[in-house]
Formats: sequence, C-alpha cells, structure tokens
Amino acid sequence: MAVTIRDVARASGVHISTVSRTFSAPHLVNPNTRTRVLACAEQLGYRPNRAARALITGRTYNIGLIVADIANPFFPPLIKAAESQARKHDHHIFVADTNEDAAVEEEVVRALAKQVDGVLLVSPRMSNALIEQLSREVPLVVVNRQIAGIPAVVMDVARGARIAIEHLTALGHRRVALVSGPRGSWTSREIRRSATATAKTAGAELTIIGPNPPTEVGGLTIAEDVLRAGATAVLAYNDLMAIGLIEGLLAAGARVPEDVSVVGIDDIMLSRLTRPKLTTVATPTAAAGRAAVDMLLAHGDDRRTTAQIHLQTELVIRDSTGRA
Amino acid sequence: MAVTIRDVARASGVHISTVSRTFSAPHLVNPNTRTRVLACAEQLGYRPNRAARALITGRTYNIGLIVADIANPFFPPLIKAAESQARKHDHHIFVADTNEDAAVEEEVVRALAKQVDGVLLVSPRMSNALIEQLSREVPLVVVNRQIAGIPAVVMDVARGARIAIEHLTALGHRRVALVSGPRGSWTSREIRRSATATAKTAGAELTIIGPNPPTEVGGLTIAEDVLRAGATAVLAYNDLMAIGLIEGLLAAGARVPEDVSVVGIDDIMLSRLTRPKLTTVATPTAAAGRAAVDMLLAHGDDRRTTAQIHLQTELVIRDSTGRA
DNA sequence: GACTTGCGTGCAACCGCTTGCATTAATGGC
DNA sequence: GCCATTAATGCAAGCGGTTGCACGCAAGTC
Repeated sequence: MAVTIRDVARASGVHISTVSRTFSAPHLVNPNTRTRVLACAEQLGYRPNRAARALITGRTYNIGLIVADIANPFFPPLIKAAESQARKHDHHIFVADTNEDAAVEEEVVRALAKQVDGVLLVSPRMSNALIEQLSREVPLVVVNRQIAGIPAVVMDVARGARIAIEHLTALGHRRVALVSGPRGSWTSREIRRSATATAKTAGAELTIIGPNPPTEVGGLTIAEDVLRAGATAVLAYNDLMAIGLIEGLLAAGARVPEDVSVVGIDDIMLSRLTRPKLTTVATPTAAAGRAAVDMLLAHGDDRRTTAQIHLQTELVIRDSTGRA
Repeated sequence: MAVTIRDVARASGVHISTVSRTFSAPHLVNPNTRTRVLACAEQLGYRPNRAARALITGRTYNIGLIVADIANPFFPPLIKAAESQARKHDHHIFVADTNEDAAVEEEVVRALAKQVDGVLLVSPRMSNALIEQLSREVPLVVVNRQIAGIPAVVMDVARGARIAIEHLTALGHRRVALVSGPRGSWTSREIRRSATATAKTAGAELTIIGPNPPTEVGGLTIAEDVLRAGATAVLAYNDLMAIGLIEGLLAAGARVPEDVSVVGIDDIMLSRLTRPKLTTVATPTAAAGRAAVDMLLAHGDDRRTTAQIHLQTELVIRDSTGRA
C-alpha cells in the first residue's frame, strides 16, 4: 500500500540501508547515489515512517501537551505557540484535555508516554509527588508549577497578585475579596499566598472565596458571596471568572467599578472586549508555550535539565477598577 | 529502560506471544494464564507500545486534527469535543495549526499520514482537487466543505446566512454589507451565495467587502469601508470579525445597533459577553467535532464512507441588531 | 608491488509487537 | 482404548526502519 524504504531501494538499485542512510546520515553516502535515491524517493512519494524509526532510535518526534480545558481561552494561545514552535523543530503535538481532572491527567501521561519524546503538563492539577513519579517514566516539563528537580516554566503570578492588590489598596479599597481557583492549582495557591501577604502589609482585609471552577459560570455564581462579604474590590483567579463575576454583579444591581472593582488574571483576548474592559494581570502564555517546548527539546540532547524559567507578569489597567 | 512485552513474558513464565494475546485476543488464552500475565503486567507497569503494534496492524489509534487557527475562538470547542470523543474510543489526537495557509495544510496532512488512522480537516483552505488527492493517501473527514465522494460534516451556514439577512430586512434594512472571510473558505462562498440570493429576493442591496482575514483585526480595519458603503446593516463572516467591526464602528462614532446593525456567525463564547451582545448565527461546533470523529472511526471498519452529515444552524438574536 | 587507509555499500540483527502455523496436551465420541 | 477434536501455547517471520560490522575496492605510501 504505502511506499516503504524497500520500494525506494528496489527502484534505485541499492540496499535499504543505503536508502536509510540517505535520509538519516547523508554524509555517509556517495553524492551520486544520494541524488539517485532522493530522486526515486521523490518520485515514489516516499516518506520515512517515523513510528518505525522511533522503535530503534527511541525518538518519536512527537510531544504531548496536556491542558485542563481547551475551551478555556487561557490555553489556546499557549497551545498555538507550542504547536508552532514544535513544528518548527519538526515535531508534532498530541493535545489532551483533562477537564480539570487530576486522574485523567495521570492516565493520559501514561497513555502517551511511549509515543512521545516528552510531555508538557500545563497548569497540572496532580500532586507534586505524582508528577515526580511520572517524570521518571517520561521527560516532563511543567508549566505553572514549581517542583524541585522538575524542569518548569512558571509565570510570576505571585508578583502579579501583589501588584494587583497594591493597585486596589492604592485606590483606597480596604475590604478585598480573593476569588480562588480550582483545587490542586499551584497558581491559585501562589496567588493566595502573595495576595494575603500583600493585603496584610497594606492593612487591608482579605476574604478568600473558593475553591471554584475556573470558568465564567464559576465567577457568576459567587457574585452574591462577594457582595455579602462586603468587599469593594475583587481579585479573581482568572479573567474568565472575573468576567463571569462582573456579569453576576451587574445582574445583582451592583455597578462595576463604581461599587465594586474587579481585577482578573491572564489577559485573555476577551478581557479587552467586554464592557467594562477588564483590568487584569497579563501572563505571557504564548512565550510560556514556546519556552516549554524549547526546554523539552533541549532536554532530549543533554540529559535532564532541571532548569526553571520564570516569566514576568504585568498589570494592565483598564476600566473595571476605580476608587473605593 | 521501559518495560516491554518480553519483561512481562519472562516474569510470568510464558512466551511473548501469549502475553500479546492476553491483551489483544484474551479469549485465546487460558483464564489462569491470563490472570497471571495481567498481574505481572500490572506489577511491572507494562503498557503495550502502540507504535510498535501499529507497524503490524496498521491501526495507530491516533487521529490528526488540522485547523486554521487554534487561537480563533471558533475552534477550541470543536477541538475539545473531538478530543473528548476520540479519547472515549481510546484514540489520541494530533493537533496542527496551519495559520490559514493551504500549503501548510498539505504538508501537515502528509507528515501526519503515516502515524494516524485518519485526518480531520476543519475548514480547510486547500483546493478540492488537492483534498481529493490527499484522501487517497489517508482517510480524511472534512468539516465545513462539500466535495463529492469525501466524507464530510457541514454546518448549514447557507440557511444561517439566509435567516440572518431575512432578520435584517425584516427590520427594515435595505442597504446591507457582507463582510466575507478568507480566500479558500467554502463557508465564506456559501454565505455569499446564500446572502446574495436572499438579499435579491428581499429587494435589498448587498455590498460585498472582502476577502478579509477572519479575525478581530480583520473586522476592525474594514469599519470605514462599511460606513463608506452606506450600509445600515452588516453580516460578518464570523463573530470575531463582527466584534472587531463593532469596535471599529464605535471608534468611528457610529452607534450599534442604532446606526448600524451587526450580525455575526458562530456564536462563540465571546459574543454573549461583549457590549452590545452580539446577534449571531449559532453553529454547532462541538457537535461537528464529535460527528467528524465518529465518521472517521466508522470509516475504519466498513471501508470508505462517503456520507455527509448536515448540522443545523440557528439565529440567536441579541442586542447588536435593531430597526433601520 | 605489497600494504595500509578509508570510503561506500551490503549484510543481518534488532526495536516491540502481531499472527499464521505447528505442536502438545487434554477432551470427547464410540 | 483409540482416534479425531479442540484448547492453549510456542515458534518464527515480518511490520519499516536503523546501525555495528565486514567487505570490496581505489587511492596513497614506501
């Protein structure tokens, strides 16, 4: 059916090993032979079967990319950047969606392990211990999590949360709510830690609401909790929740930002387009995707990087925050 | 390094072929043996290597999914649904982003062909002829394109465009602009054909603007073309362009919907959240993703489906349209 | 002219797994 | 009690490649 190395060998009158070398070690074959083999291959439409090659070389030229929810606008730019970067290096990407479920994450990593050179775990919900264990089975790069000995790309959300809280307290807010994210999220813990410390320093009261599903609906449903807490400002785990929250607040008759200021995190495309436009902490998702792929590929060459790359975040002030 | 079928065979004291059968043809092995083998496999953490298996069986349990732009909010729900459906049937998904480039599409299909059971081509920009040729090299299911003999899932945008135009003319609009999509898009041609016919019937004048890149920026930059054309209503190729267009119109001092009514297509999440909320033609993207995967998998069993599935669209009236 | 050198190629084993066929042992029929 | 079945397992070839090794041969050395 499909054209194999043997067809090319037959057509060009050489042994299959010569054809093989034409592709994977061209300097070992005579230029004339090489030209002839390439011509035959071209004419027959031959393409090496990567899976077969991987059986021997151990390199699949595939990467696994595992995210919690493809439909969450935070992920697509990261996926896109990772895919692009991977393909630039002639790799293909398996994408899996775990629906925020740690058990699915584990299962998918294991299922993919044999047919990839490594796995990118983006915003994992698994425990550190499990990630460490899996990283012994397949090269892993983690995005948005810090674990000793595991290569990682982390966005500095702690700083982002600090700046966001400082922005709010500078506007005079003294009762601030923190809408936290899903259980198992390292990012959510970081935000919480940093926001708590910053609020304390600034002498503001911080009410923590959560954990919550990191979606628009998650934000919408806690609007009344926020009002009940008497908060005049809110920092949400991500933009989607912030936007949902604003919907909920408006529906409950509160004005944004006159009655309640809202800050999101991520700076997804959406946040420029809603009304009011969302003040948010921009995270460099595309850069993270590229960096993670680069780490994974470097990983392959010199064994076992454990480097951790930090990417900076910044506050983008728009229209959803105002004076207390 | 990794545990192979031989390790399991050694541990359980049987031949590798028995281990193999334990997994792929359990009824052929004695229940006692089977239990023992499974226990050993479990204990060693054995997982069959799918790539190796595929070498013989020809079934990879992988699917390729090719889209024009992952970051375009139209695609993620489709990708998510497809991935979910695929995994339900124990398949994994390669995702590739072509950046709206037909040449990249072709290259990726070919690159993926050997390691997948089939490819889903979503909103392809390639020519029909090329798609037909590729479909002889690897099973293909196309979404949003009709080609004789190629299995497809199509959303009935023609009807959607008709209803959208009827909605506008019923509101009294007589000068309507159609903001078309990217070159090579079947959907864009369908919309154009249907909108043109409907406008004619309704006695409205239709100005076609485009082709344009199917993005927010694409919509933004043609706002003045729309105003110059004197249109009081616009149907845009997709929501993203409609939203960009509204931004542009507002920036130019026009009110929406008082001065200009805008209708989008797709009903992406965004369209519920912008102000004004977007009137749009909802397309069943998640259902399309699931259906396409189902077709591809069915394809594998009985050879060569050529069925085409049609999915209905419907108009969602929100706040971006009003009387002329 | 015999001897090293090294280039280009072929040979064959092997990667992890499947599968048609052969082999063996156990079962049933009469 | 003997033969034909059948069930369970082993054997080995082969899927499409890669790669260490050996071989042949022309060129260079003295």
